[in-house]
Amino acid sequence: MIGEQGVDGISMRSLAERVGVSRTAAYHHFKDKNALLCAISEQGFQTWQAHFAQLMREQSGDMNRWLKAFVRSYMDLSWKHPEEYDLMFGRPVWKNGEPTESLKAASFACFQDYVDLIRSWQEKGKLSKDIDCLRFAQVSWSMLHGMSRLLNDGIYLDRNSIDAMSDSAVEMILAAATV
Amino acid sequence: MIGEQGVDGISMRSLAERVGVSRTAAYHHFKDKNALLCAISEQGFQTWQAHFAQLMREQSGDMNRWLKAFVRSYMDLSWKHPEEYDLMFGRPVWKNGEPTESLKAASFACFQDYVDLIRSWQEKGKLSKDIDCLRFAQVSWSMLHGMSRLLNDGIYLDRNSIDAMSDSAVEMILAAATV
DNA sequence: AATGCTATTTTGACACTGTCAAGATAATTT
DNA sequence: AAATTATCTTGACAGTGTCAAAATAGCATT
Repeated sequence: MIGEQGVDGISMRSLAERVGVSRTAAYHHFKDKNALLCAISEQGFQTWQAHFAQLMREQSGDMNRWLKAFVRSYMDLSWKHPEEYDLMFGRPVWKNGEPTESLKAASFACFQDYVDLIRSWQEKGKLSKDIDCLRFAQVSWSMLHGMSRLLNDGIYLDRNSIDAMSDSAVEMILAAATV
Repeated sequence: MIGEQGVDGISMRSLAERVGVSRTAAYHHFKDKNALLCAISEQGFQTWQAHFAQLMREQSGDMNRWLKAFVRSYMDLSWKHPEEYDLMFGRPVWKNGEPTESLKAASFACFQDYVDLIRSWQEKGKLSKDIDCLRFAQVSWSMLHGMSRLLNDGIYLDRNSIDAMSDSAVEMILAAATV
């Protein structure tokens, strides 16, 4: 339903009807609508983590190649599953209704993997010693997040420039990595 | 009201009551709620454009200094006016209810100024000739947007690291600029 | 097997929301 | 002064999330 109608187009009642159950049945399994959305969002993060874990296994040797693959993969996923991405990183879950502890943990684990990978590169000397890995991770991830959001929400960017933008993004990250 | 309760906490009825007018009075000035939000969002973009126009007048000579000031200013504004920022770049306006043509124009003008400035630097030889200015603008702006969003929505980033992150962001942009 | 307990579901209800249609009022033009 | 237009108001409708209480189902223990 999220894929079809988006996060906002989903209501407890329509969802219940789809399942073939009463309006308030879900309230015995989830505290409120937000808790349910958090749970789905959490699943999304776990999927992403698994996805990028495999990407890491495949080609984590070459930093340049991995980063390129990562960026492409990130943009590809967020573009092909815009509603899911919107749920995972969207405001309804994170700001309006306070995010579940469990969601916070899942999403942070996802990000932590990224930081750890960067840190391992630094230890191997592929990344300049002067760089603060956490900041580097935050800024580069922000870049991908910003691109995904502007793209999905239809601000400034358009789909035709995804590839070119991804390349520019990789260039910018690598330029900063090898200072 | 947006600053107090956020975009989502605002309703046509509560707004009308605040103004001291009937529930549906606004519907003779705006097509629907989205059109009203678009209008406010548009004002926000005009304010931003004016703000950054002044920043440009003050110190557009030195690219490095300007970029640093721009990033600081961007992060400062988005952090101190999170609800306004959320309205301007938020999903409700851009995705759910189609954005007004006039809003699209105002926001794009804002971005265009940024692209033009970058292009002027390239012409002055301060930016590498190999760089595609549009891509450069898109990616760097995305970075700021992503940081603002992750910060305001409370994902990954926390307020204490704004300055450090801003510095890292500037470094990354400059590293790519002088390749 | 029967009883008691708990988990689950349902119905009813409440206070909201955005927005349309029709009528009432005010302002402006002829 | 009359007519036209702009603005506002009230009533209404379908929809929302969610709480309280009643009803059902499933399971464990005596």
